[in-house]
Amino acid sequence: MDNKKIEKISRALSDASRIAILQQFKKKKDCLYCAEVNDLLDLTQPSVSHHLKQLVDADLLIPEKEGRNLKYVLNPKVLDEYIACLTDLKD
Amino acid sequence: MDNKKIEKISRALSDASRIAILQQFKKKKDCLYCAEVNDLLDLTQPSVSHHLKQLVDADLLIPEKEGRNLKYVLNPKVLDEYIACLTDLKD
DNA sequence: TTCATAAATTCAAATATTTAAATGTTTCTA
DNA sequence: TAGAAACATTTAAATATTTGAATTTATGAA
Repeated sequence: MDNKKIEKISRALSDASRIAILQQFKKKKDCLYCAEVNDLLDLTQPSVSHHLKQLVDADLLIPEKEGRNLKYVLNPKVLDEYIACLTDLKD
Repeated sequence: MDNKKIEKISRALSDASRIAILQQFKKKKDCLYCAEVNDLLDLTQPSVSHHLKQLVDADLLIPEKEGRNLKYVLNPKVLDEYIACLTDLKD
């Protein structure tokens, strides 16, 4: 994982709303629908869409179309790679 | 570690210069002087000072005064706590 | 086909971040 | 004590991010 990628993931994680979104996955087991995020957090729909996009762009979430709905699943692989880079920083 | 702290650390890590600074610790073994950062990276002195401040504010670096110089050491404890939070996100 | 719903995009305003120049503070040394 | 060196702070400009309102696109249902 190169520095650009580390930077992008870190930035994706550097916002209270996005951290809250990721934490919802623990409660909802694996996947989350766009509309659910809307209900669970006090954010407008465009704002949710914007935050989800950043998480997807950082590859932390994988979007899956389900007809009219959009389901997101967590990408543990990228999270693991990111964690490995951070671990590596500690000598 | 609360969400505010996760946000702060993530933000500290979301900049190319600051990632580069942290990576210098691997080469320099444990500690780094302010002036060294200045030489190693192509940044002005106020810019280095600003970036180091953010890393210190996030507790990723611990500053230690040595007379006229300022020595920074990596704080592996906070990094570990941060990593633990990220690991926890993966269910 | 038409309407309703889910989500993305566009746009503008508010706010935050990055950067360097100028200046200030602290501490070592002559 | 005076000057120099190391680092911090202030300020301003450029840029990026966040947010919501309005609009658009895409899909499912009647």
